[in-house]
Amino acid sequence: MTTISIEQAGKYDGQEVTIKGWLYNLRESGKLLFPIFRDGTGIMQGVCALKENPEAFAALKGLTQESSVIVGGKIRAEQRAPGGFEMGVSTIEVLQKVSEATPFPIQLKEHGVDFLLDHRHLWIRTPRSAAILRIRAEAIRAARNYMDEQGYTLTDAPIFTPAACEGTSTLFEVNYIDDQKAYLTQSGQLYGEALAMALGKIYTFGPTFRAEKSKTRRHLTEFWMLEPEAAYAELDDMMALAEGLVSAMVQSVVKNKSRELETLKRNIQKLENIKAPFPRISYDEAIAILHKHGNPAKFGDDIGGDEETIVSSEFDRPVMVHRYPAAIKAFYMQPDAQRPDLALAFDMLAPEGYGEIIGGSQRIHDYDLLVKRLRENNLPEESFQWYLDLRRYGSVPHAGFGLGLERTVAWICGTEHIREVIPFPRMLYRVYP
RNA sequence: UCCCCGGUAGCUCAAUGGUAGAGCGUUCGGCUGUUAACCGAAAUGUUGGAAGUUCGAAUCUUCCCCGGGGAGCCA
Repeated sequence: MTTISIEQAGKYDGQEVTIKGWLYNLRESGKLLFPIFRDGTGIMQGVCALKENPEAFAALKGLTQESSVIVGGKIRAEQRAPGGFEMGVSTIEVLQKVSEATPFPIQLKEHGVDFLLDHRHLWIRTPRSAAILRIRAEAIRAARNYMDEQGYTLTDAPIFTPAACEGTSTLFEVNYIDDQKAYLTQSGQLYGEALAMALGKIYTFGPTFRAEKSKTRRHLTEFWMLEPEAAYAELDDMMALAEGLVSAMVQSVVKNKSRELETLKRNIQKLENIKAPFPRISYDEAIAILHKHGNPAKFGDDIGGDEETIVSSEFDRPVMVHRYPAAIKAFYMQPDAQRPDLALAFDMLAPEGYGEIIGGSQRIHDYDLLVKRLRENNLPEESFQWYLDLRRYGSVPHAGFGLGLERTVAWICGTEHIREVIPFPRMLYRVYP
């Protein structure tokens, strides 16, 4: 008998098939049982009557949630069944029955955050988690496709890095070989710059680690970041790339994962609007918007979480804020030629209060200026010799950005917290399971 | 690091200083079209920990532990 995936069940109407999966739920009604099976691709209701299949009935009756089962039967269209199809169960093999003494902890009802996170290894079996993780996969696939199509080469930055680049406070220190110290990367950017000088247009995509003690719904200590870097590119080029990338990710999910979005009850219309071009406003204009809403922000202030929400609420798609005061931005950012007190940097703020999903900039390509900035920031020049080399040997204007995968996927999915969009979240005070 | 909130049955929560409860889950029984099924019954507690106030503390006080949300910082 053909083994099918529940996702494809509609194509087998009227046929005898096998499903390999787990018992998701069981409703009993006397001599009639309504098991619900899941196989990782979806859930499907089964029906089993004592009179017709006494053996299967006996095996199924009283079976516990998440017991592993291989079931055979005929698929049929049935309006009363969730999903429109159900299986008339004729055979069932129970591979492992979950003991009544230790029932599956995740019930089909609400649970608290702490409990769910402690049982993340089981929580991921729920339809909601499965939908989110499939959307994450689709977003990654779309992002890589888009970058590849734009002529960017995927390269990988190291995860162990040598000295502290922007101060040790945000870095995880690890014991390297023979008592050497190494640090987990907090950004692949500096390596991306070197790779861009070698290959022209590159992107890195991998895990990133931040030891900051941030306890918010937007933070993880381990998260994934996609970081393009391009030689001979300037700020506007990167904003164009960023909006194209984000549109591609959102539209791909809308197109290929609509069922999952429905599972999450996500407002799909809001996502359908997310198409380039995205609005671009200067930092000065952002401050003006804040004033309009009675926020006292002034030039030189950073735009915090509340401010981001105010600014982004003016738009129905992500907004790019550019040309921030240099004083509040990183040392390597290129100053604006017209206004040297501004950095050629930009952030992309997602709608609906999801905040910053991209931060990027044009980088300083002038050797003397970069040395000056290193000194102003009291950074150890000797650690940056290789980085300075990039300005000694054929330096060119270049730019890049970093896209936070989890923040982006959390926005696409409409989840309350980004911890739901990574299989095993690593957060402050939580590294189990 | 700072501010706020929380910790009671396996889970989600109630109990306004006076006998610790309900729903779900589990167990037993009933039900041939259920939709987190329903109906009946049973078992299940170191109220996060320590000390204190009180005739009496889940409840009030102090300290500690654990977790959550936010600030700062950032993706």
